[in-house]
Amino acid sequence: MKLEVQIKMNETLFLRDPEQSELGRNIIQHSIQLIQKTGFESFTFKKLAESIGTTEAGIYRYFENKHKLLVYIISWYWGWLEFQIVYQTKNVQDPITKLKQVITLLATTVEDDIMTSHVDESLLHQILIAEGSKSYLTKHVTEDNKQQYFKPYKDLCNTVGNILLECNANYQYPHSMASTIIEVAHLQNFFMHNLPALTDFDKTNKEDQIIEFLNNLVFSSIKN
Amino acid sequence: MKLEVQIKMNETLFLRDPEQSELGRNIIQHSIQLIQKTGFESFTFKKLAESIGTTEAGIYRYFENKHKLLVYIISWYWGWLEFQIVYQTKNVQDPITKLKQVITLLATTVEDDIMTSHVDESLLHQILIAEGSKSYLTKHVTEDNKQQYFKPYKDLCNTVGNILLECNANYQYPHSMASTIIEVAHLQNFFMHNLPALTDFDKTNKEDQIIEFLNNLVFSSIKN
DNA sequence: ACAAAAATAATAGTAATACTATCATTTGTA
DNA sequence: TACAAATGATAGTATTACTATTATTTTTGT
Repeated sequence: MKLEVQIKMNETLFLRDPEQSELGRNIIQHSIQLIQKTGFESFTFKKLAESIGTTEAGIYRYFENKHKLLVYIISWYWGWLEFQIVYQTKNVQDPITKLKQVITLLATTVEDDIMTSHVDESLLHQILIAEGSKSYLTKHVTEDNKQQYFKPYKDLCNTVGNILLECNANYQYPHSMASTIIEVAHLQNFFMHNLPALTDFDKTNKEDQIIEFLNNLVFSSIKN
Repeated sequence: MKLEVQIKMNETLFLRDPEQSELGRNIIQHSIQLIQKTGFESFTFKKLAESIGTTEAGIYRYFENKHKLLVYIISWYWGWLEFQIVYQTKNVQDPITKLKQVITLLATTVEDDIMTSHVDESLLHQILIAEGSKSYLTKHVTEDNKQQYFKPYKDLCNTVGNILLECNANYQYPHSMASTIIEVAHLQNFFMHNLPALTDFDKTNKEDQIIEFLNNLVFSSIKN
């Protein structure tokens, strides 16, 4: 028997559920490849249709526009990451150990998860680093928020925030620290690879130094 | 005598220097207003031309495309901020005090500086929060970096990094911490106003809590 | 196995965007 | 005052971001 992990998605993000058809899954798979390869700005539904071998109109039956598709795949990633965190730390008692594991999970480039056949998580992680903030840095963020588009991200921040509180029940900034860890993990990764003068890291060490930096940041702050 | 501060700009960012003509200064002034008001995605040279009372082609004589114009105004802001930091902390001896002042400057919504007549710094600060990362989150970041487009940002990070080292000469992450302070100041500000569940702050307190959070983050980390 | 319904493919069309080109007019300056 | 430089007016193109229509294929309920 083949196991498949399914991430429950917000239904207002799509017109037709892409998980339920071959074309839909192709849209997800190829959009991840295309956005990672060419960047979100030059990504178009026409190019996506060509790479799948369907037509532009075909994509529009699934997603209203490319922004919603971006929000969809990013939400999917947050949902998947939350599952990873809960699953991989479920037997860890010590909150300090748990928090360290979570920081590592947040900062490390994942390998492709074979449980999700049409999603390449390592490409998706690259997209998160380079395009993630574009999902909310828009003039329509408030309406998008009302539609619950950012719920998976908020849930993840809550989960991480709760682990911070397990470490120190009096810590004042669990949510801000959680969102800071996630965003800084991505930003420093981007800077390390593209604008190294903005970091103290060497990309030959992979994410190890970023993890050390984040550990230093988080543990000195919450112990304070 | 009327004093005007001039920020020296990278000449490859523009085709014709916008500081040197009325039209050029109008382009800067109105693009700041328009980008802040409508967001960078829906900002076009056509709309900009209409708001100035010139033609699209007129704008194109100054800037190759809207991305370079964005990089221009953002670079301008980094240059101006660096000047503010150096100027306002020049007589401060104690590095801890200096660092606190710098964090406040980085996190606070500035008032319009009358020394720069065609630039409204408070609008520009809003643009930095909402659009700043879009200046480098592109597929052409490496070429842009080779053209020195991000030098003002790097210089600012260096300045802040050096103050961090004045506080603790053994601190390992001066550049990463500097870029983290700047980016987190903007991100938490955006979240506080638009996605409050990702923060522990209340916008009625303005940026005060963000500054406290950053102080806690920075000082506990560098003392460690 | 077959009819109805649903999904997809093929094609066309529109308004807006992101430019480039040309030429006439105005403005600044040697 | 003449000359160059800057600006304005206008036009045009390829691409993007869609919407609409109709034909064809696939799915599914009985």
